[in-house]
Amino acid sequence: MQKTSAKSKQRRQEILAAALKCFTEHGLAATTIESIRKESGASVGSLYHHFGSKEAIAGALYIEGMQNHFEKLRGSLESGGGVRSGDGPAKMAGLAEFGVKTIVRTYCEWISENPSWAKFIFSTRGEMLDSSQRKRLKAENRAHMNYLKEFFREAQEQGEIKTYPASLYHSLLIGPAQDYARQWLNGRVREPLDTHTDILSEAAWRLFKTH
Amino acid sequence: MQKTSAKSKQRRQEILAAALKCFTEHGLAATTIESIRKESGASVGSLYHHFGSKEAIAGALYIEGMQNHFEKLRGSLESGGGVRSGDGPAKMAGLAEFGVKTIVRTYCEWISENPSWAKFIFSTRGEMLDSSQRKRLKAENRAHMNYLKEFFREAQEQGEIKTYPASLYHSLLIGPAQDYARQWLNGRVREPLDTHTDILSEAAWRLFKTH
Amino acid sequence: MQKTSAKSKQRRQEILAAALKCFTEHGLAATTIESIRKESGASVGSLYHHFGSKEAIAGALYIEGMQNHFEKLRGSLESGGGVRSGDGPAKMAGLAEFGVKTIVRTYCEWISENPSWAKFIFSTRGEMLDSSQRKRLKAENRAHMNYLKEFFREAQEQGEIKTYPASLYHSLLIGPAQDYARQWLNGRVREPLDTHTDILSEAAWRLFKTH
Amino acid sequence: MQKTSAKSKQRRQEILAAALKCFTEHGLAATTIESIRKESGASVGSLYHHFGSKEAIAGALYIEGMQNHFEKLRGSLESGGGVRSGDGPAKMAGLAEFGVKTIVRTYCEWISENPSWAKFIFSTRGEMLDSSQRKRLKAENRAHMNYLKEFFREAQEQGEIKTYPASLYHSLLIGPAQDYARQWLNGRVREPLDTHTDILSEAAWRLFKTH
DNA sequence: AATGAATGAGCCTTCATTCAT
DNA sequence: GATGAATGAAGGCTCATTCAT
Repeated sequence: MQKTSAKSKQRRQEILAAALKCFTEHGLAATTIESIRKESGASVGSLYHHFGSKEAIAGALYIEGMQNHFEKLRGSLESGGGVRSGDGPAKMAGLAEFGVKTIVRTYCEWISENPSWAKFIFSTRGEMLDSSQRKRLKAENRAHMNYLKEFFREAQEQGEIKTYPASLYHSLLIGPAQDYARQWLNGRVREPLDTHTDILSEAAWRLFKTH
Repeated sequence: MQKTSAKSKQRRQEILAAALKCFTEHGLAATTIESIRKESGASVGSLYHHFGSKEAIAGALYIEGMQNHFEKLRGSLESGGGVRSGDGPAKMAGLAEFGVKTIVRTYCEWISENPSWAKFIFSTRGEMLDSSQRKRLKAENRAHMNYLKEFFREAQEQGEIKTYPASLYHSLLIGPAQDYARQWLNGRVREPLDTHTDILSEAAWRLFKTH
Repeated sequence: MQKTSAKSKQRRQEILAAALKCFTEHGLAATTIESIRKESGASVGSLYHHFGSKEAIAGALYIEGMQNHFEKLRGSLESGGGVRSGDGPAKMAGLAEFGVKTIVRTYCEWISENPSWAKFIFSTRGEMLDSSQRKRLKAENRAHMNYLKEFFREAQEQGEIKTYPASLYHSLLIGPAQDYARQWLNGRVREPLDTHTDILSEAAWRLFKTH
Repeated sequence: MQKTSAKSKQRRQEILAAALKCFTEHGLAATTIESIRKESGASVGSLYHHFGSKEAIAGALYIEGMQNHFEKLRGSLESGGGVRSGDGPAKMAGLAEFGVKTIVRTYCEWISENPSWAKFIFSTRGEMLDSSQRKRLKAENRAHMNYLKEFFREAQEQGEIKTYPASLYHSLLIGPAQDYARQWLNGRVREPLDTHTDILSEAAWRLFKTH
C-alpha cells in the first residue's frame, strides 16, 4: 500500500535468497546471521526487523519451498487432467498411470529447477520450525494428502492401483527419485536427476499398476 | 599389546556410545562436548585424549557404522549363498533374486537393529569426516561396490537382471526402504521398518527381474 | 564520516589503554581477554567487534607505539634543525653531534614518558603481528631508516661521523640507553632513565665523533 | 652412585636439551609439556619425575645458563691475568683495558657459542624462577658483581677507568653488544655477532678509558 | 624410574540477539 | 525501516599436573 511496501518486500526477498544460498552452501547450523548479512547486503538490524530470528528466516524458506512444490504438483495433475478424454475403466486406468508418473515426474522437475531449495529442505527436514509454523505446515500437508487421495480414489476403488499399507505409498512412489536426488545434490552422482525422469516414473508405475 | 589397552579401549567405547546417544537425540551440531562428557562419565580431557576433537568422535562413529553395515550385508549374502543348489540359468535366477531381496532385507534389518546408528548416518551423511577419514571411507565404499558387482556379475551377464544406468541401481534398490526408514526414525510413521521388509524387498525385485 | 565514529573511537581507545595496562603488568601471554574486559569496562563482544582477536589488540598497540616514537624523534630532529646556524664544516659537525645526541636523548625521553608502551614493546618485540601488520611495520621502519640516513648523509660524507659496518649503527647508538631502559622498566635499577640522559647521549657521541 | 644415576642424569640432560630447543623455537609460554615430551622422547611422567613442573625445567636451564656464562667470564679474566707482566701504573692500565675488552669479548663469544641459551635468557629474563631459585640466583649475581668490582678496584682507584654512576656500568659496557646480539638472534641482522667483537670491545673501552 | 591415561580449570572465540541513534 | 555497536552466554579446546600401574 505504502510506497515503502514494495521496497520492503524486495528487501525481504533479497534476504531470503541470500539465506538460501548460505544454508545450501554451509548448512543451517553453520550459517551465521553475519554471513547472511554479508551475502544480502542488508544490516543485522534489518534482518531482525524483517524476520525476528535466524530460525524464522529458515522457517519462511522452508514453508515457502514446500508450498511451491505442492502448487506445482497440483498444477501438473490438473493441467494433465484437463487433456484427458474417454470414459469408463479405460479413463480410470489412464488416470492412475498419469497420476503416478506425474507425481514422480513433477518431483524430479521441481528438484531440478530448484536444487537449492531441495537441498535445504532435504537437509533440514523442517527441524527449525516453531510450533505455530509447524502446525500450519502440518495442516497444509494434510490438505495436500487429501487432495492426492481424492485424485486417486476412483482408480483405487476400481482396483487400478495396487493396495499397500497406507504408510508405504510415499516411499514406494518417491523413494527411488528421492534417493537419486539426494545423491545428485550432494555430488555423489553426475547425471542430473532429470536425465532419469522416465526411468524413475516408469519404475514407480511398475510398483503400482495391477495389470 | 600395551598394558592399558583393555581399559583404554573400554573407555573409548563408552565415549562412542555416549556420543551416539547424544548425536541421535539432539543432532551433531547441537551436541556439546559437555553433554557427551556428562553422558559418558569421562572427563573433557579424556575425550580429547582419545579423539582429539568433536568431529573426530563423530567420524569414528560414522565409519564404524558403515563398516558394520557392510559386514552384515556381506555376511548375509555369503551365508545365503551356501543354501542354494541346482545349476544353470535356474541357479542364476535364484541368485539374483536372493541377492536383491537380501540387500533390501538386510538393510531393513540393520536399521531396525541399529536405529541410532542409522539415524546418525542418515542425518550427517559423513559431513564431519576429515580428508583422511574421507579417503579411507571412499576406498571401503569402492571395495564394497566391487564386491556387489562381482556378486551379480553372472546374473547380469545372463540377463537375469534388468539393465539400468549404473548410477540408478542404488536408488531403485534401496530408495523405498530408505525413505521409509527415514520417516520411521523421525517419527513420521508408526509401523516399524521391519514390518514392511517383505513388501519392500519384493518391490525391489519387481524393479529388477526380467521375467 | 559515520555517525558513530566519535563514540566508537573512544571505546577503541579505552580498550587499547586497558590492554596496555594489562600487558605491561602481566605480560602478553598471561593477559586474558577477561582481564582486558574487566579493566576496560567493555564487553567481550565489543573487544572482538573492534579488534577481532587478542593478538590484534596487541598488534594495534605495538604499531601505534612504534609510530608514536618515530614521530617524536622526527619532530625533535626537525625542530632542532631550525636552531642551528653557521656554515661549512662547522655546521656539519654541529649537525652530526646534534643528531646523534638528539636520537639518544629523544629515545630516553620517549621511554620516560611512555614507560608502559616501552615495556610492552621491549618485551614482545612484535611477535604478535600478523603478516599484514608485519609488512606494514617493515615499510614504516624502512622509511624511518631512510629518513635518518638522509639526515646524516652530509655529515657522513664530510667524515664528521665514524664509519662502522651498517648493521652496527643502531647498537652503538642506542645499545647503552636501551639496556638501561630495560633494567629500569624491570625494576633492576632505581634511578629513572632520564637521570642519565646526558651521560648516555654523550657516550653515544663519543663513539661516533671523528675529532 | 647407583647404576641408574648415570642413566638418570643423562635423561635429565636430554630433557633440558629438548626443552631449550622448544623454548628457543616457540618461546616459553608457547612451549607445552607435550612438545618437550615429543622432542625429548621421555614420557610426561618422566618429565615430572625429574623436574616437577614446566617452570622448574625452564628455571634449571636459566640458572645453568647464567652460571655457565659467569664461569666462562671468570675463566677468561683469570687466564688473561696470568699472561700480564710488568708493574706499577702501566700494569694497572693494561689490566683495565684487558678487563673491559675481555668482558665484551667473552660476552660475544659466549652468545656465539650458545645462541639458544642466549635467546632463551634474553627472552625470558628469569620470569619463571620461583622465589627460592630467584634468591639463589640473586646471590650468585651479587657474588659475580663483587668479583668484577674487585677485579677493577685498583684500576678504578688509580683513575684508569672513568667514573660513572654505579648503575650505568653494565649498560655502557654491554649495551651495544647486547643490542646487536638480540638483533642477530632474532634474525634482524645477518653478520654473526662475533664478526664485530673487535669493534664492540674497542667501543666499550673508548667509553671507559681516561687517557 | 617410567608410562600415559585421566583430570578439570580456564582460555579464546563465536554468534544470536538487543537497542540507541 | 535501517544501521551497526554492544552484549554475554556458551562452546570447543588446551594444557599443566596427577596418579594408578
